[in-house]
Amino acid sequence: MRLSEKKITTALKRHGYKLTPQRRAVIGAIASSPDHLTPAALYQKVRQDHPTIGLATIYRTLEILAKLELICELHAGGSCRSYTIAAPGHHHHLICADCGEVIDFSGHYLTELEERLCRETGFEIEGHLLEFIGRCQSCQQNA
Amino acid sequence: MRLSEKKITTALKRHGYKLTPQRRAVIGAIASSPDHLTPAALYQKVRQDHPTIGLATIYRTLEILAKLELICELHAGGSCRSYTIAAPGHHHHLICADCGEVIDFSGHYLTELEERLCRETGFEIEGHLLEFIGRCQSCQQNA
DNA sequence: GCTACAAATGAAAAGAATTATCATTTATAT
DNA sequence: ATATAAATGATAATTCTTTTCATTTGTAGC
Ligand SMILES: [Mn+2]
Ligand SMILES: [Mn+2]
Ligand SMILES: [Zn+2]
Ligand SMILES: [Zn+2]
Repeated sequence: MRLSEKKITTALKRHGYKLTPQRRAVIGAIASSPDHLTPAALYQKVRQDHPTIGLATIYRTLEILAKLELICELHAGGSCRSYTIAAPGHHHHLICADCGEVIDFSGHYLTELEERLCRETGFEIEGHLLEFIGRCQSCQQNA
Repeated sequence: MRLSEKKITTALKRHGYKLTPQRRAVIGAIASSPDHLTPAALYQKVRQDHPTIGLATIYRTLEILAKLELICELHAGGSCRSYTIAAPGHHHHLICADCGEVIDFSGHYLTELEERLCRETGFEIEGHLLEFIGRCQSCQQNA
């Protein structure tokens, strides 16, 4: 079950945000689509019923909804990368949200899950992305 | 053990890429840093020894090295998002690399791993990102 | 070492995505 | 109805990445 529009608008008000027609329109558009939508796609969709809405309002609304965890954000690939020399063999990342420290770790935790997903969805899985976000010891002390 | 510069340059040649001073410089810079570096950070670093290198060359080199899996790409947060209404409860994503279809799935596969990482690193973990990338059934047939 | 040639480069422009600015409008509490 | 802070749309500014194209260069074959 996905969150209803009602639940979302209620949560917005509870957190002190005003309920504007523009915000209703964004929520309506995102709630009525089964797909993940990029900000640009959402802009197109909302403009069908609300032609004067500004793109900045789309971004501002998404930011709020994501912060309140009323919408689900997906890593869609694109401008958000950093690189390091590869270690032979697959590994994952533990990242400090404050200072950016990255710790590599490895293991085979996902094989079984991957097989289940293949069976159930028919997907042919090529790879995955697993990252933990948190706070390193020294950043915990500084806070 | 991380890949050595030697291994990387050998792999480049093996795949038919020319070994230019610029590419050596990028490889040297990335190999000599323990951190994950953004393209911009890498550009700064390489320019210290190679002031005339173009930013486009940095991007072009990173693209090749990533494709050959000689460097490790990290999702650094930022401009690469799409959204959907949140489902109550945590879930993850299975994404088709061809058509973009997204399938949600859920489960508690990561609790044990998370605890181990906390113990071993002292991190306080706040969240994680788990996405599988692959090809959906219909895109497999069309290929 | 020379030659030929495709590949690679740097400079610059173009493009895409996101954020900031600011005058105007509007939701909401009183 | 009024007051007020919050929100909006238009626009400009930023930031990040890719494209274009004339020039240079690495390398395979002699
Ligand atoms: Mn890594
Ligand atoms: Mn989702
Ligand atoms: Zn930290
Ligand atoms: Zn597909």
